[in-house]
Amino acid sequence: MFGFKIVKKDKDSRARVGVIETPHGIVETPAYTMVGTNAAVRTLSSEDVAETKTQIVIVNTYHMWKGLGDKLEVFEGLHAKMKWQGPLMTDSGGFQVFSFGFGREHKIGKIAQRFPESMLSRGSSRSTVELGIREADSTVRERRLASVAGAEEQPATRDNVHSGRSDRNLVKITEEGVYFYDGEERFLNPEISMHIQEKLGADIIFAFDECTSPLNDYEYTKGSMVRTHRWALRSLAAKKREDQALYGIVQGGEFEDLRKESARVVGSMAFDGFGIGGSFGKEEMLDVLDWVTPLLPEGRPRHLLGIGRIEDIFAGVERGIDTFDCVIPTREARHGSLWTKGGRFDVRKGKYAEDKGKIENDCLCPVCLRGISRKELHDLFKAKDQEAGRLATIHNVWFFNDLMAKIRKAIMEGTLKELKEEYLEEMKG
RNA sequence: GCGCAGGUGGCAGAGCGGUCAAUUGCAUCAGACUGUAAAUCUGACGCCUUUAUGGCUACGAAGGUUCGAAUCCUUCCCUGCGCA
Repeated sequence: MFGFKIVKKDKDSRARVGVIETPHGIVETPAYTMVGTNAAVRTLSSEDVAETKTQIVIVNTYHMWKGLGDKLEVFEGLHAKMKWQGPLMTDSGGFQVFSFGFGREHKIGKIAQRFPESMLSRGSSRSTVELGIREADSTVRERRLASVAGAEEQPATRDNVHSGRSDRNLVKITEEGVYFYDGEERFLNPEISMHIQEKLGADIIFAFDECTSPLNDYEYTKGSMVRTHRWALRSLAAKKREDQALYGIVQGGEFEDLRKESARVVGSMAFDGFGIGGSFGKEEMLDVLDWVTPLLPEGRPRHLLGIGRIEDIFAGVERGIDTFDCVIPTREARHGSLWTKGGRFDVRKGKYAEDKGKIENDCLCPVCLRGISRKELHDLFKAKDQEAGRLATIHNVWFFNDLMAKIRKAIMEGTLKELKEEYLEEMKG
């Protein structure tokens, strides 16, 4: 039912081209998994998705569970619901332990900033930045912590209260599982997550884990990691369906010994593949991958959860990552950011109001092939026309899928390094 | 010509004696977004500067009342509606 074959290994890096086989078809890797949180890639119809070179979509267990309520038990399954007969993944809800918990409390996302916004903006002068640089010998964590402590002294503004983006931790974590106080109380644990994911019926499902914050200290991170390992075993034990592949998740924060331990422990379990999770700084992410992927079983696929941008994709591929998922292509499209080989640009800006050029020259996505101009897209965004988000999403999704196809081809031909330089050089220019 | 309602920052539109350089929305400018609480959020938005419980010029125009006016009074100019 499920399999993974390595087709070719790169000559200069740990990159590999492979094929994941699932009951709903194959995924050629390295691949980008597009995010369809609530059983739909936002703004796109299933027909649209089919035109974007998308191979596989990831749906969110927590949000589906919350939305379905009692209807979960009679749910028709994601493939039917989405009118999508290709491969699907579901996340376990583990990321929501973070995003509703420490992520919220620490005002931090998937990628933690080295110098958080709160430290650089709003009344701080350039000398503050220079101060930050001068203090470079102190640890990144201390600086982040200091900035969060500083931020907490600020009263919540009307805006962040109004928009519901305050800093209250809405999660309570116990050995048994996690309580979420997201509107109403709900409880999730490995067994429940497995049950939900089996009802959803994706081809690849994930073990229930806790994604930790880089502001959590060593002791907390270690305790959380070994608990996530216990939850991994419980996830394996709870899984009943034979037609779904289950991936375990490596945690351990930004700590080398913990990451290596997690890779060894989770890697030794009977998972079909592995996810690498966590919230970390951009630089630290590269270290994490360097520590982890060499210790994971070579013949099973590795998924880098929640990443990324162009440079992150190359960095991950070179370190042996097979699949990625990220909201960047879809969310940023809705926000007006269009990705191109030359970097992204915000088509809502006034400078594009009369730009008759295509989004990207030589782009073969359906939107560019239709000859949609930057001006037209600009006008649609300005008119708040829903079509704007759809067209932008089609372009971005196609762009990232096309990038992955080029990466696969480059690995086959031994030109990955050149491709990377080409893309990153374009981005600088 | 008479009556009524108005003229406020790029636009719309609050304010109706001091806490008003002036609520708010739009527009504009800048920034953010990485296992989606996000088709969203954050700044800036009269001019100047030593960016400050700073200075200057401002609410159609000109006068006036007042310690103090975008806010009250007078005249003028203009706009919309109604009547001739």
